[in-house]
Amino acid sequence: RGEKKRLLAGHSVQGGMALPPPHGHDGTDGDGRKQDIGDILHQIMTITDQSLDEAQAKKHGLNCHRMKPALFSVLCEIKEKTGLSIRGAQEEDPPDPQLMRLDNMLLAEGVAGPEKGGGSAAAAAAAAASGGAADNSIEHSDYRAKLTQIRQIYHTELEKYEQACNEFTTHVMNLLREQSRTRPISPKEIERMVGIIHRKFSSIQMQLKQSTCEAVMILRSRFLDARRKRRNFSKQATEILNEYFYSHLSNPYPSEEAKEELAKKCSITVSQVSNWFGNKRIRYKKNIGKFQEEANLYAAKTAVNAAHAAAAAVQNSQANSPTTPNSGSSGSFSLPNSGDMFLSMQSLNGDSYQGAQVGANVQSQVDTLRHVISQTAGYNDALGGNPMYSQHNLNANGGWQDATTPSSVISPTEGPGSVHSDTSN
DNA sequence: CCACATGATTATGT
DNA sequence: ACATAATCATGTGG
Repeated sequence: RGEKKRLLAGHSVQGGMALPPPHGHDGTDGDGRKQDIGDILHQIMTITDQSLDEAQAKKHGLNCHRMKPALFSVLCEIKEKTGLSIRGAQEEDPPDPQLMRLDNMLLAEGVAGPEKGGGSAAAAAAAAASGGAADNSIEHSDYRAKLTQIRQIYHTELEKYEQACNEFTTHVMNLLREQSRTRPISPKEIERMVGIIHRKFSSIQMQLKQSTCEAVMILRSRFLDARRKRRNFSKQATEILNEYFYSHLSNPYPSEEAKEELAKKCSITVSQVSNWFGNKRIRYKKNIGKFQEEANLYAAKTAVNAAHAAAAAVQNSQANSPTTPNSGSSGSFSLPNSGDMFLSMQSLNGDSYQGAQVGANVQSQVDTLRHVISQTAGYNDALGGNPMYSQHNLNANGGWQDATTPSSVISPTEGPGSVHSDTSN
């Protein structure tokens, strides 16, 4: 800003200053020239003390000086000879990679991009949009609000700079045009000047962008830190997830839809479901023994649930109403599931290292289930064909749990499976 | 306070 | 794009 003022002041002054040179001293001695320069500098420094009118009058006087045309032509000539050093090379500097990076990042963070959601209302809109999932949307909206704030500041500043740049540019151009009456100035020079100004301003802009990026990064890290402060899922959620996991033990890779459903049931996000399954798979595989009890428990649980569902189905079918047998509360995975669950039970029983443990308790459940299901009209086929396929999948395929230590290595540290045979529960 | 459980992130491979 | 494995950082029960 100070620069601008100085140049502004120079505007009214420079016209007059350009002329003093015709000062007799063709100093071959450097000292004299130095002295001259000192004088000129002094004049420049003090010129602002003069009033504007005074300066204008002086300028006008100089402009009307009878020698002016002659001097002007001389200046032109000199400049013609020496001024070629403007170096036309100029090399269009390739877009600064760092600037590109900053721009990209700002764009990616939604700071520079199109303004989605109107300024202050953005936070409210974000909060309202996520609606149902009030879980993380609080932190999220906080993040959004902060981001919006940053974006607002950024845009305001950017606009200010832009405006200042334009203002300054036009000002300088006016100045140069004005000066071109007293000294030769080619359009190219003006162009160059404008280029210089723009570069200066864009470097300032870059600083703005950089600090904005910094702010976003800090905000982001804080947000991520906040997200890292995890909260354990609810008991019910883990219950549901575990049920799904152990009932699809042969292939515990829920489809996108399944994930969505699980997410809905557990009041968590799909990616949280994915995280959970990722963690679960790896941790299960890493130490199957440790999960045996859990596996038995959930296997039995689903067995019971399925048995109930199947029983209900039987009753329904006997009552001659073929409605869906899905009782829904926690079992929830419809028909294909009971099949899969059954398969996983088979596989569990088939595993040598723990078959004994699972033993009669679960087996009885399986038997019950099998019996009940066998009475159920439509399901027999589906179940009848599959077990082999499942076994194959599990043991030979090596798909997801064969890669681990062979079953013999693991010592069953667990006590008797805590499976209760209470079919009513 | 410690050890373990657990959700999330990162690095790497496919 | 997804899976895995390793790792981080916190939550939790003893």
